[in-house]
Amino acid sequence: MDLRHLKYFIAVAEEKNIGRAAVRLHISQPPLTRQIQQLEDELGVRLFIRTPRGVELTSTGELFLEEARNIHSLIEQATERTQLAGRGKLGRLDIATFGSGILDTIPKLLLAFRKNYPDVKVVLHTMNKNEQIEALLQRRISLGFNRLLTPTPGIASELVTNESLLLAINKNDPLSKASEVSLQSLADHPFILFPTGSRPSFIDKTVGLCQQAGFTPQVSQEVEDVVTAISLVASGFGICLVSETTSVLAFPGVVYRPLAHLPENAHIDLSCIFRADDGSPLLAAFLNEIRNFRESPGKRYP
Amino acid sequence: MDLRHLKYFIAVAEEKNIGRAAVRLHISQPPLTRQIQQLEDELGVRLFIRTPRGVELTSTGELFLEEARNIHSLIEQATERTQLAGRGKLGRLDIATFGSGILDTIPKLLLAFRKNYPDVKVVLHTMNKNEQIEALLQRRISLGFNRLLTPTPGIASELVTNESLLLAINKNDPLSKASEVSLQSLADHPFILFPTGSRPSFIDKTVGLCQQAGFTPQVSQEVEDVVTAISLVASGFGICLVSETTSVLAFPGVVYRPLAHLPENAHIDLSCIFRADDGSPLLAAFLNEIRNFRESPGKRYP
DNA sequence: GATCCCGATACCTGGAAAGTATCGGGCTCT
DNA sequence: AGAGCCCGATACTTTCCAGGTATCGGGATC
Repeated sequence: MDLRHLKYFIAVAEEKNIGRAAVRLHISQPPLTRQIQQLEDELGVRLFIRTPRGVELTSTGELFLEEARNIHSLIEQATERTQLAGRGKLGRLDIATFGSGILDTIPKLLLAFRKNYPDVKVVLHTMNKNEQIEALLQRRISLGFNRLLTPTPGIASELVTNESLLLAINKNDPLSKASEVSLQSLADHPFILFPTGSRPSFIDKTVGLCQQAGFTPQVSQEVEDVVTAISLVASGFGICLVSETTSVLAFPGVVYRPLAHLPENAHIDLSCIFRADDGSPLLAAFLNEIRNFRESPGKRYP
Repeated sequence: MDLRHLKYFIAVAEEKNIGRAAVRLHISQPPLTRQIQQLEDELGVRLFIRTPRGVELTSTGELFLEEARNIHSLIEQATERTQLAGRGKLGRLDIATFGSGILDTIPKLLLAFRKNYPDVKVVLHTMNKNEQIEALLQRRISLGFNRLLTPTPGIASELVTNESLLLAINKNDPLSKASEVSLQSLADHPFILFPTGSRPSFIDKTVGLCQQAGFTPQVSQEVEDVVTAISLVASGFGICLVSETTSVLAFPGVVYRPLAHLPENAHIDLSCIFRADDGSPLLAAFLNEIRNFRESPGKRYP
């Protein structure tokens, strides 16, 4: 049996007339007659009764018509769904995030993606950098968000944002009165460092910047994530450097101040990583969304 | 798209290797490669990633594989169901009966049919002769059971059974003591006649036989159906002639006696009627069952 | 770096589907 | 009643596409 048979059969059943059905199918009458005969032979069943005015379905034919329509619509649906999936419009995308990245940028990005690709199910996982790379290679996830990447074979990356650093400081500290603060003036302040876990991390970035400014920071505390760090700042345990988006954490007692004489490398990237050989249209669609976001984050995602 | 595409696609997806899939499909590798390319082109979607070791499904391909399997099994089911229906093994058969016919023969017949055709849904309707013919012509039923048929254009018939007549008589009547009873001896007994309704009916048969025997029967009562008639016999209202199978109605006070010197026409047929042009395999199957029943009612349906 | 494996490509062949022409049977309308 | 018409079936031809053979080319393996 052939899909042609089904298509032809449905047309004849609907027109109740082989000639008219042939016109509708843009073929001539004889081949249509033959195809119908063939279908009947193959099934070993009479589907039509030939009358002087045309043809009429037998009861068996009625049954087969239902089945044929069913199959036909299923094929159309399958085609459409597959094409949607091929354009990245349908499916499932597993994405990993780390702790603080989730604060502001990533939710906005996910929201925008969902708006454009409503039938893609995005599943979020929380993983640190090493876990993300392992999960990528094992194909458990398709994309991970992270910072401070080191090149890894088979893994490609793309910048999402590159943010300036801010100083998070307790509002009772005299330095908090200034509109901006130089790194040097923090030499005698205790630092809260984060995140513990896989290296290189933001800890190394902070320490590196201080050393570049001529001092080694006093370490008050090392904590796992940025939220804990800010809560310690609120309690007066010390200060810390954070990315711009962290300032959405409006803890009482904490103020954020820009750094004066900002060195070139006083920025922190937010990037995403993915398998270099991943040709999935879903990933491509998501990366495209990231590029849009990077180029006009304010305009498109207010 | 073509069913071939689906079959080939499924084979390749399962073998993960075009060459091996080609062997399994009993074709050579190049046409298979081309068919897969064609399918991809038509859908506008990459279904496989070509690797040095063979091919691998893309995520889009995985989706399409599910759909393809789905469609494939649906087609197989449709074919099978249609063929069943074509052999009269599946579908719905609307059958009409009249009152007393339902007593014994028809239930046995239906039981036997259901055993051989378990997936045919038999729907019973109660109709008199004229209602049956109207319903047949309107295609509301496919078959009707009846007696004493008159030829009708477009309606064919087939004999089911031809039963002798019995006398139903109250056991207090002296005639009930004899092992058989002649019609003539009933000349002064009151008769219960049935069924009222469309003619010719069993009433005419009874009256005709009496006149043939040389008398006109005294009519005690006309009733609608045989069950009422027998209950009146039990109450001593009179006697009546009934078909053999009616003797399953074992009312207290009623005995059944054969007629002595039985004339040739002291039989009553049970026939079925159907549209002469009805080529339905369901009807054919049922008629066949009737023929089997008629030839060996005792052996096959004890 | 030689070999092997696997998919892709080029070209040819055969068979099936579509086209043209025509038949034949049954209904309709004068 | 008979001519004409409608519709499906059949005979024959043409066209197109699936499938076959031979071969290429690229990546992996030893």
